[in-house]
Amino acid sequence: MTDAMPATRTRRGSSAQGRAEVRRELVAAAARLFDERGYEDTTVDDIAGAAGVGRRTFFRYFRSKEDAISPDHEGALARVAEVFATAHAGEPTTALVMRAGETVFELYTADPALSLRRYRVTHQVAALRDRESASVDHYRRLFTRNLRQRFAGSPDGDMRAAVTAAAVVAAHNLALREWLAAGAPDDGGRSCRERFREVAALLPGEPVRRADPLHAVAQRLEAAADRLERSRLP
Amino acid sequence: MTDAMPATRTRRGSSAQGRAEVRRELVAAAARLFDERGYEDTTVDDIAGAAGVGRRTFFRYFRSKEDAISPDHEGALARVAEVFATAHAGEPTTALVMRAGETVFELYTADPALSLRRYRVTHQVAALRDRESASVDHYRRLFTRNLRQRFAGSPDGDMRAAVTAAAVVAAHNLALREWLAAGAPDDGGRSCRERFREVAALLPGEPVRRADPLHAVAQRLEAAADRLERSRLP
DNA sequence: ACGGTAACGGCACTCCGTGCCATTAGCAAG
DNA sequence: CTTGCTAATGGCACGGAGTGCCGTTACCGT
Repeated sequence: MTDAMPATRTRRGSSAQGRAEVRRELVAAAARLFDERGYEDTTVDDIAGAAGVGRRTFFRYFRSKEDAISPDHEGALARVAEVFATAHAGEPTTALVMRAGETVFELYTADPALSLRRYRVTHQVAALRDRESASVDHYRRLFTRNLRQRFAGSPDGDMRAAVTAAAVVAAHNLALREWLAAGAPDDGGRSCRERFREVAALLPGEPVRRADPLHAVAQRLEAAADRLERSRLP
Repeated sequence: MTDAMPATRTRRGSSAQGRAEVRRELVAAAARLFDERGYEDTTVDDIAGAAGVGRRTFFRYFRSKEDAISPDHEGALARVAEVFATAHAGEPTTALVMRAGETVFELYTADPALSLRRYRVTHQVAALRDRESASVDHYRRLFTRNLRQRFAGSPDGDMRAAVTAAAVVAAHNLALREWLAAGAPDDGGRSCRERFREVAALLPGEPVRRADPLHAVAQRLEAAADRLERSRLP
């Protein structure tokens, strides 16, 4: 018999560009299907089929069905961490957190149309909203860790770090949501950043920092504890 | 043949107390199994079997496997909403949000041992951490909605609402985590509430409070030691 | 004693996510 | 051009979550 003709198609994912192309097609297919047919009524088979790949391949590009519609938070998280890591010790904390926060806007302003589609779908599906909340919380934790080190030595340092981090992340999200609700105007994210900057006026004042020998010891202990904590995460 | 003897056990879930009893047993079984065997390596069948009910019945008590280890956030959310709904219009906003926030502590302080077990399990499993983040975000949204109404008319009302809500929720979680890290001392949640109240000084528009920096260093040393101890526990 | 109600257990099903493996395109060396 | 290696692919099967359906049965009011 002439057999099933196993579809000798070009293997697009072989090269680096090929992988990027397949990934884009999967994202586009997922966004379109989630939007048209609804998230729950779209299976992974549907997405893979629409992109012209097998179901198994889908899971080689995304860890889960939800990941197909989520932006690359891992990459953005790494960039924010880099901002904190390379920051000059003398930079005012408020300026630093604003700079770190603005880094994340690019994740959305790079492709306004896609961001808009993601926004629409995400805010209609409870499961995706919750996933987004969890992702946002990862930023909050990252900010909190770094601020806790910066505020070390200040009275209420931990509380101040927690509050400041949460405030910055919340302001970021507010600016982002308003930008999306306005139709994601392609101004390079300027409207986003300007709105975001308003949070600076609402942040708690700069804590007192002193040249205290105990300060360095405490900071190193905290850093060690952080490393331990982080190394335990899978 | 003597057949399978369909286990003519008493139907505990028939009465209201029966339902509560079954639910408690399921929660206890889930907490124990998650703790001993790990979350991923525990199936719903295991939990149901340990509680002496069928798998199908488990899903009549909990929407998902994760729900078995989560506190009743829906109920707490409703109570917080009630606080906002019945608040006097003249009550200062800060006092109101503190009152609303404190309501949630009871969810944990009512059963310190169970809360401790939940905390341990939740912070070891990424899926449960993310779920917790999503639940917490529901509180943040509830606070934001009510504060937005209160701040309506103010020029930066929405931003203030977003920042204040995020700050209050973050402070609540910090107080809760510290209480849990301290072994959940059964003082009726007083330590929680006192720590939580410190956020009032950091809220937008409130004055900044200063304290003795040496005291802060000592506090941080203790906290760091706690984290070290905790991180090598399991 | 009896009939209605509601909880129960079991079965079958869909779908997500993963391990395994044979196939094959693409590429480099001979 | 041929050969051999590497890596992406897709198909298959499996475990587990969550759901719809249904016959059974304990409980309870009359």
